[in-house]
Order: sequence, then structure tokens, then C-alpha cells
Amino acid sequence: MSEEKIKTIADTVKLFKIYSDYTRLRIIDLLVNKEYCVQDIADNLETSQSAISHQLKLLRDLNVVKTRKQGKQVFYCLRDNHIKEIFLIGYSHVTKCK
Amino acid sequence: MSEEKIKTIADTVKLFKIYSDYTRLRIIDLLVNKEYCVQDIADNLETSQSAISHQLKLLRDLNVVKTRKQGKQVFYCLRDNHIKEIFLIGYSHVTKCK
DNA sequence: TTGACATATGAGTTGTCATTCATATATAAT
DNA sequence: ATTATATATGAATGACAACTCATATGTCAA
Repeated sequence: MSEEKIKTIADTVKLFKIYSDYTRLRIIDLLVNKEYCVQDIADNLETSQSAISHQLKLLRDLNVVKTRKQGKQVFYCLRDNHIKEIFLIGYSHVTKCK
Repeated sequence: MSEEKIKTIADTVKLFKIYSDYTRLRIIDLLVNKEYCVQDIADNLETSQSAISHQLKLLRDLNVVKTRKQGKQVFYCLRDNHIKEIFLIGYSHVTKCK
């Protein structure tokens, strides 16, 4: 296996890992439609503000989400369509297989 | 969020988790083209027979791969095209973003 | 400027999971 | 039957990652 291929596979693992956590996937699912501030995400997912904030930091560092600050609140949305597309492919695949 | 949606999201997490390990993804990548016996997979990936065998058990249990026994050897291949498709979507997405 | 609110973050804990090591099972060859 | 080879598997180990708890930072209102 070439060095380049190894790198690509490793990057693909990283990509899929984004979607491989229940909290993160619910965040992504929520943000598919519109932006949310942190507390609203936490409320929707019935998860602590801290847990959500940690995951959002991860998603920020991975360039999955972008933020918009408005007063005390920070609104999050998906950075581009690629993330949404892959999520929807996986999601619809699962839906079909029922 | 409805009970059913929660279940679907959880199942989607499981689906993505299949692809979220370096050893597993290399196995899947290898099996995209043709079947391999266990030792050949191990040799190709330069990973121990035991580590490969454990991952193959996982993939078997998840219905990702199927097996064909021939003498002392067991040949593995992908069970259907769905697994291949999602892998290729992720893989090509990463390739494009370079 | 003080207090209240929204978010971020560091440290510590816990659980999960991929690997190794040792060994079991199964098949083939002599 | 015995030995060698291919694969599978249980237990133990180690690494990582998600959460909690406590607290810091930043912003607004009074």
C-alpha cells in the first residue's frame, strides 16, 4: 500500500469518526436544518451544556461547524454541504434497511 | 425527538462506527476488489493474524462480510454493495478535498 | 461594578475498544 | 495417530475518548 493511500485511508477514518458518536450525530442531525445556540442544542438533546460544548469544540476544530456570535449566545451551523451529504447518505441507508 | 428517530440515529452511529477504525477500513478497502483469506489480509496490512481475526469476527457479526471455507483457509468478501458504496463515498470525498 | 447569564475549558473518572498473548479448534499431510 | 498449518477466541492490557464537575471567560443589564 502506497504512503499516499495509507494517508487517504487514515483521513477517511477520521471523517467517519466524526459521525461515530451518538451526541455528535444528533448535533449534526439538528444542524442539518438550521442554526442553534449551545443551550438550545443541549436542551434538544437532553444533554449537559458542558458535554455539548466539548463536542462542539471538537466539531469546530475539525471544521465541521461554524459559529456566529450574537450577544451572549453563540450560534452553530454546519460549515458546508459535504458534511450534511455524507450524514444523509448514512441516515437514509439505515432508513431503507428496515 | 421521536423514539423511532432516536433509534435510527443510533443505528446510523453503528453504521459509521464500522468505518471508524484504521484496521477495519483497510480490510474493507482490500475486500472492495476481491476476496482474501485471513493470512493474506494480515500480510497485506502488516498486522497480526489475531488482530485481523478479531476484527473479522466483528465484521461478520455486523453482517459486513461473508465467508467461504476452502480447506484450512477461510476467504472473506464484502456481503453486499451497500458497505462498498458508503466506503467509496467517504474515500472519494477525502480524495477530492486535497 | 456587581450580578446574572451563556459558553468554554481543564482535570479527573470511567467505559469502551483494539491489540497482544496464549491457547483452542479444525483441517490436511505424512 | 501425529504434526503442521489456518483460523478463532478468551483474558488481560493499554490507549483513547466522552462525560462530569468545577471554574474561567465573556457579555449584558441594573
